[in-house]
This record gives sequence, C-alpha cells and structure tokens, in this order.
Amino acid sequence: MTVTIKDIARVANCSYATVSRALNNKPGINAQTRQRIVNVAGQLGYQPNAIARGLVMQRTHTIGLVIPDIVNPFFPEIARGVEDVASDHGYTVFLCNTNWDQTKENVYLKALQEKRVDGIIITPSIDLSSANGTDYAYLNEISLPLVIFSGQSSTGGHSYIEIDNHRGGFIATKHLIEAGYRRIAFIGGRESSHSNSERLKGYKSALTSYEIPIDDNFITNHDFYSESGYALMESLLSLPNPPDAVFTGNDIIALGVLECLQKRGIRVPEDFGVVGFDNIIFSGYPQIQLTTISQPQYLMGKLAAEILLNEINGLSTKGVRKTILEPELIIRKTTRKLNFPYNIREKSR
Amino acid sequence: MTVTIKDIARVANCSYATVSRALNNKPGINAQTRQRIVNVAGQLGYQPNAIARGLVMQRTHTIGLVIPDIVNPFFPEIARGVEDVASDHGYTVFLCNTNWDQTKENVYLKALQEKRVDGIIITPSIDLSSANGTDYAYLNEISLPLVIFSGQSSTGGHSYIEIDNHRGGFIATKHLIEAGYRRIAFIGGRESSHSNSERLKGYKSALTSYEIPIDDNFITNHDFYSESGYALMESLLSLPNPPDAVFTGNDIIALGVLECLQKRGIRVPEDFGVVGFDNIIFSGYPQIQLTTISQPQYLMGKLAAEILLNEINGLSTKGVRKTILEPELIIRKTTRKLNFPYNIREKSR
DNA sequence: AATATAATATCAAACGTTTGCAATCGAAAC
DNA sequence: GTTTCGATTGCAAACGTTTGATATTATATT
Repeated sequence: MTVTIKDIARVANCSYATVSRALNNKPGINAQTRQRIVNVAGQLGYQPNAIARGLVMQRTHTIGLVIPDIVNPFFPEIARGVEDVASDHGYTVFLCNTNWDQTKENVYLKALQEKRVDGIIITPSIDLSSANGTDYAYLNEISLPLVIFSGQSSTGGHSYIEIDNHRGGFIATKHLIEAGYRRIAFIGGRESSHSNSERLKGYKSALTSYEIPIDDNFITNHDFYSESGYALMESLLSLPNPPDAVFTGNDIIALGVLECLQKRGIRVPEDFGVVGFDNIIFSGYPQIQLTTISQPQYLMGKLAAEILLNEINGLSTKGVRKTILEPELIIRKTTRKLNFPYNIREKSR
Repeated sequence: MTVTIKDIARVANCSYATVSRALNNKPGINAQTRQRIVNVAGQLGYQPNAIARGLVMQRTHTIGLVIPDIVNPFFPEIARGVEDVASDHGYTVFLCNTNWDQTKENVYLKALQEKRVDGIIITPSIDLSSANGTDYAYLNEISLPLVIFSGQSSTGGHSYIEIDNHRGGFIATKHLIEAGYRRIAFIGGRESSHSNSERLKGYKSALTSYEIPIDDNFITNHDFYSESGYALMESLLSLPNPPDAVFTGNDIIALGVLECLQKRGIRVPEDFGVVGFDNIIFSGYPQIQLTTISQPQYLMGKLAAEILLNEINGLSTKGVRKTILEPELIIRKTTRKLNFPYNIREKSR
C-alpha cells in the first residue's frame, strides 16, 4: 500500500541503505545515484515514515503543550507563539487542554511521555511551590526537557518562564490606590494556581505599603471564568461595607465583574475601579477599555518554545533557565485618572 | 536508560511476548504470571513506547487538526470540542495553525502524513469547490480519513461538517432588511474562503429576495481580522452614498466595524446596523451585544471529531458523511428592533 | 498408563527506518 | 601487473513493540 524505502531500492536497483543516505543528503553517495533515487522517490510518491524514523533515532521532533484553558484568549496567543517557533524548527506540537483538571493533566503528561515527545511546555494547573509534594511529584519525575510556563518548579529542576506576577499584582493595586480608590477587593481565579497566588501576594503587599488594612472579606477566589467574576462581585457588593474597586486574577474575570457592575448600575470608573490581568486582545476593544496588566503573550510563547528547543538540542548553558518578564500597567477606562491630592507616600516594598 | 518490555521479561523471567500480552490484557496468560509482570512493570516504572507500538500496529492514536487562526475565539472552542472527544477515546491531537497561509497548510499536511496520524480535521484556508484543481489537488490525494470543517470537498470524497453558511448569510441580511436598513453592505474576510463566499451568496440572495439592488461597491473582502473590518468600514463610509448597515464575514470583523463606527460617532443601532457571524463568546458580553449568526462551536468540534473517529475505526456507514447544521440568528443590540411598517414581502428563495 | 485436550508460554518475523562496518570497484601508483 | 587507496555501496543489526505459529506443560479422559 504505502511506499517504503525498500520499494525505492527495488526500482532504483540499490540497497535501501543507499536510499536512506541519498534521501537524507548524507555524504558518500554518488551524485548520479542520488539523483536517480530522488527521482524514483518522487515518482512513487514516497513519504518518509516518521514513526519508524523516530524509533531508531530516539527523537520524534514533537513537543507537548499542556495548558489549562484554550478558550481564554490568553492561551491561544501563547499557543501560536510556541507553535510558530516549533514549526520553524521542524517540530509539531501536541495540544493538551486540561480545563484545570489535575487528573487530566496527569493523563496527558503520561500520554506525552509514551508518545516520546522530545520535550514539554506546561502551565501547571496548581502552584508547584506550595503544593504538597506528593501531588506534583510527578513533574519532577519527568526526565524530558520541560519548561514551566507561568509557574515555578518545585525543585528548581526545570526551566521556567513567567511574568513577575507579584509585581504585576503590586502595580495594579498601587494604581487603584493612587487613583483614589480605598476599599479595594481581590477577585482571583483558582486559589491553587501559582500566578493567582503571586498576584494576590502583590495585592497585599501594595495595600501594606500604603498602610491600607487588609480585609479578608475582600479577598475572594474561585475560577478564571467570567461567571465566577460576576458571582463574586455580586457577593462582594452585598457586603455591609462593600468595596469601591477590585483587582481581578485575570481579564476574563474582570469582564464578569464589569457585567455585574453594569447590571447594578454602578458607574465605572467614577464610583468603582477595576483592573484586570493579562491584557487579552479584547480588553483593548473600545467598548471594553479595561485597565489591566500586560503580558506579552505571543512573545512569551515564542520564548518558551525557544528555551525548550535549546534544551532539547543540548544548547542551553547548564540546564535550568529562569526567565522572568516585567509586567506593564495598561491604563484604560475602568479606572479613573489620578486627580485626588491624597497625599500618600508609597512605602518601600 | 529507559525500561523496555525486555527488561521486564528479564526480571519477571519470561519471554517478552508474554510481557506484551500480559500488559495489554490479552487472553491466554495465567493470572499469576500476569500479576507478576504487572508488578515488575510498576516497579521498574515502565512506560510503553507508543512509537514502537505505532510502527507495528500501523496506528498512532493521533489526529491532526489544521485550522487557519487559533486566535479567533471561534477556533479554540472548536479545538476544545475535538480535543475533548479525542482524548476521551485515547487520541492525542496535533494542533496546526496556518495563519491562512496555504504554503503552511501544505507543509503541515505533509508533516501530519509523515507522522502517520490516523486522521485529519481541516478547515481549508481556501474554497475547495471554487479553487482551481491544481492548487488543492493535494487534499484529494490524502488517503487518510479526513473531515473538512467548514468547507466542502472538491471531489465529494471526504466527509465534511459545516453550518449552512448560505442560509446564515441570508437570515442575517434578511434581519437587517426587516429592521429597516436599506443600504446594506458586506464586509467579508478572505475572499477565497469557502464560508465567506457562501455567506456572501446568502447576502446577495436575501437582497434579491427583497428586491433590493445589489451594489458592487458595497461588497468588500479582505481578512478575518478586526483591523480589516475597521479599514473597510472607513472606506465604505467615504463612499458618496454610504451604507446604513453592514453584514460582516465574522464577529471579529464586526468588532472592527463597531470600533470605526464609534470613533466616527455613528450611532448603533439607531443610524447603523451591524450583524456578525459565529457568535463568539465575546459578542454576547454586555458591552458588545453584537447581533450575529450563531454556530454551536464546541458541538461542531465534537461532531467533527466523532465523525473522524468513526471513519478511522471503520464504523461509518459507507464513507462520506455530510453534516450541515442550521444557523441561528441571535438578535442583540447592534440592530434596531423591527418597528417600521415597511410592508415588505420576502420572495421565496 | 497412555493419550487427547486445553492452557500457557516461547519463537521469530514484522513494522520502516538509520548507521557502523565490511565489501566492492576503479583507478592511480609503483 | 600487483598493490593501494578512496569513493561508493551493501550487509545486517538495532530501535521496542505485536502476534501468528509452534512448543511446552498440566490436566482430563479412557
């Protein structure tokens, strides 16, 4: 049925070793025979079998990308970044979407290893640094090149790349404070997510810096979905002394928050400020104009892939590489301008 | 380094044929030996080599998904759908994002075949039915199970699934007409895209049904991106006799259109109506509220994968299967309510 | 006790490549 | 006319599985 190297050898009248060498531009083949073989291969419509090749080469030119939520526009940009560099280097990527499901994450990781991918990029659905060891020990058991995206290695044994989430949370909150909001709440996503908990820490740190007391009732977490943002906003507003601003775990949550606010007829930014995180493309749309913290998504995807590919090809200098990017505050229309002489001085962090 | 079936055989003191059968729950193995082997495998941390298995089985439990734009929220939902059913059936999916680049599409298709995927789901970047044969002959040369997503087979040789784009274009335009808009323009995406040209045909057909003349100046095409929608809206507005409504090739374009309109201070829906296509999640957000044509994205992804898997496993009744779903008009806030007694009768299509 | 039968285990080929080593072949060198 | 050398080419093993055919063993049957 399918044509193999042996078929070519038969019609080109040579051994299949020669065919292999000719087709792969290996040295030591007569130019004419090479040409003859190439012609025959073309005529027969030969398509090399990457599976067979992978078996002997112990390399599949395949990488795995494990992400928690392909529907959040943050991740497609990442995926595009890794995919672009992967394909530029002749690699193909397995997409694994976990829906924040740890079990699924484990299943995928196992499958990827069985499929003998050359490396893995993963956004773990839980915080490796705080998780109890047993849960996520498996990540440390992976001997493949692996880069952790937006999360840190629990052992320090893997490269990772992320934005400085703590700082991101800090400048977001600082901005709210400077814009004159005082009762600032936090609506996070998954409590167990690394990025989420770092952002929360940044939030707390900013409040502390400005000597604003931290109110535990103002700190909420649930999901990285807008429904969750909507619901938590509802509950925050029903507090006896509700907040006048909120910093959210990501932009999607913020959209839910905005929806709630609009429904309640609360004016943004006049009476209520909101700052998101990620700067997904939709946050910049004129109807939304969400103030947020920017992550260079496509670039981060590219970087992650480059780091991984270097590691795969043994080019990385001494293994583990930690890349931390600077977050950037994007001021738009969901926070008011600083025009209150509040006379506040930021304490050093 | 890595432990193989032979290692297990050695310590379990049996042949590796036995190990294989034991681990795969094949019959004819003594319960005790099986248990012993399973134990050994566990102790050694054995991970089956899917590459080797794929070579002998001629099956990789892998499918390819080729889409033109992972960043358009339409496609991540699709991807999630196919991935969910794939993973439920023990399949892994290669994600291939072409950025509407035909060359890239070809490269990917070749790579997928070389990697011996069991099947492919593809949204072709050009219209197969109208493309000149040579260009897209390659799709017909693919002997793998293949389902065409949102596009039709040029030969009828492949299954496909899509929404009725013609009808979608028709009801979108009809709605604009019934809402009282009269100078209705079309801002499409890729002219060569199947779905786009079908939607355009539907648009024309609706105008004709209502005896509204078709103005070629009102028919524009470029990209499926919002920048393109913005730019084309600009140019339409600079026409001596500009339109008062627009039907766009997809929601993303509509967002660009809306942005332009807002910038120009044109009131929507009072003075200008816009209808999109796809009903991506963001179209429903309170700040956007775009009237559009709905496609059940996740479901379509699931269906595509199910059809493909059936074909792979030889379950499909007699090969080619054509699935065409009904589009649904979602009326929101970018078109005004029908409150003009225009006294118009729809001609039968 | 000898034979038939069923249960279990092994052998070896196959899947389609790559590659170290050996073999061949001309021609150049002596 | 040998010998030697370099350029080509071929051989065969290896990668890690699966599986049909066969061999072995234990049990049941007479």
